[in-house]
Amino acid sequence: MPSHRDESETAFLRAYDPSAHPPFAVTVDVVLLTVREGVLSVLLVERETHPFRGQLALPGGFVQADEDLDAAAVHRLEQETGVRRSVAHVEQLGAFGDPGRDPRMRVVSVPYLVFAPDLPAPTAGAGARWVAWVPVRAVEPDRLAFDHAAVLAAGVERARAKLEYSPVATAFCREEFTIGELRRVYEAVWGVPLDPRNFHRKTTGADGFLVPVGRDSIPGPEGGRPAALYQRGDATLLHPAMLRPGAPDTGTAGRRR
Amino acid sequence: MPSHRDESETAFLRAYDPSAHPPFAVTVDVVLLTVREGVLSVLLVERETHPFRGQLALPGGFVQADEDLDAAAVHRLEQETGVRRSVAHVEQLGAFGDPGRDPRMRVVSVPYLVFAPDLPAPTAGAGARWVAWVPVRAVEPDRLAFDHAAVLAAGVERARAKLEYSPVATAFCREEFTIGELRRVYEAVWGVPLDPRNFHRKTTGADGFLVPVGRDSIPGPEGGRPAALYQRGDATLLHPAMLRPGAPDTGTAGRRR
DNA sequence: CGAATAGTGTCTCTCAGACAATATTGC
DNA sequence: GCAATATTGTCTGAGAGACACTATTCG
Repeated sequence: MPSHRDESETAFLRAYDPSAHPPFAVTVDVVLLTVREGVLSVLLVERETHPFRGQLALPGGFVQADEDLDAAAVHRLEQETGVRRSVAHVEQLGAFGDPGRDPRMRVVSVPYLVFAPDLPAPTAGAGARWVAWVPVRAVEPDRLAFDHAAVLAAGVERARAKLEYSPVATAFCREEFTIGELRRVYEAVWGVPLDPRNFHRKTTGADGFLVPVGRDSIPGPEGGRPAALYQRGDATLLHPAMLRPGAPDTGTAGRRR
Repeated sequence: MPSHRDESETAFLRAYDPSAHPPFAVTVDVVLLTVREGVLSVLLVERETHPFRGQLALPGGFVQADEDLDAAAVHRLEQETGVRRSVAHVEQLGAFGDPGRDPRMRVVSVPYLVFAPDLPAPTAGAGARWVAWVPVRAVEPDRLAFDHAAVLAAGVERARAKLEYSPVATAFCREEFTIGELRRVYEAVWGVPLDPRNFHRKTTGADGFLVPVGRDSIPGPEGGRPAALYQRGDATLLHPAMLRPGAPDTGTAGRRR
């Protein structure tokens, strides 16, 4: 904010009455998504106070008077879910402010979408209230508090779209991961099976998406050839993009024998 | 919001004190974009009150206590710019809420991005203050009030991305338009020249993007063959997408003689 | 006719999806 | 060997960009 205060402005500000505008409260909510056991899941908390006491809700809370929105979201994330911002992807999801979405008063919620790897102890909330990972497909929209069903739906839709043209899918993986693990992220978020061979070719071919570590993973309990390990590259946009199959498929791509 | 009020909740709400949370004000701002004479332009107003009196700003205003955010944005759009929502595309752009972005008090702004055709009299603002179309490239970021430079930048970037995968570019055109007019929209928003022949093939080939009217336009002042008229189709997603050229072009697509 | 715009067609290269085939590992 | 996963390669068709060519209008 540059320096363009003059005397009349100073006087104006001194006389300014904040109650001249309708009072709002502002909250941040966190849509924390992860992939556990091949299933896209969201972290939900049980509300311990009214309104919606006892119901499931997204973690979140009121923004303090001098608190930046992004900082407030990261704060809630770290305090209530135990996820460190450094391992996660965080982005603002929009603003939800229907009158009546909170029975207490007029509240505008600014939800944040977070992607995190499946961490060992993400349930270590400071709020001492019950938290749990719930598969997104198992969430009953009518049982969520406030308008959190709509917020969650917006977050999941955004996640599905983002995986197409940005490399954020790696945020669901640990620092080093295999192509197979990355593929299971895409399959879980999109809810469709993908051809491992084409997926391998596309991800390793996309500019700056993945950087080979040079080592191999140890095979899982079912055996199989060890896979090469990768880290995320420095690309911010995926080129070529990873297009979702099935969606708006016009016609006869490829052959079908 | 279903019926899960019980007695203790009713009591809780009756005793609730709204001043328990930091007081915020909420505004909606309108990033109204159009293409005039081949140039992407934004509608700006001159502020007639403090703060930032006399400086350029996006049109907007405080949200009333019982006003829906979307409705508030459409209201400001129609009142301050004279654009009817029916001819425009309106979408929420996010939330901007840095402490200090408004010197009066803590204000969270929810900007809305609007695409409208180049209307004959869009300057008929009810607020009686001076409004003008300014080419986006000619906007001096430091001269805008509040954080409106960042809001405008976010809006323009969103517009550029949306033209790729959604058919919203037609919102910049009148009800009936030619492929050439649509192409000039893409060229203005993206800031790059496009091959008219490839553009024609791609737009008419994209599923549900355009519906031919069956009539031809009258040629412009420079003559030329009359062009077929089209209306927007019912597609919500563009398939195949209209990819921006130049951006992350890896390598040698096509040949170069 | 020349300038300007509209529209069609052709060519080549990239990329997507369908699979075949091979490589490694655990059991 | 067999099951399971990883990786490479091959084929076909869709689609992008470069650009030749034709069509139609105005002056």
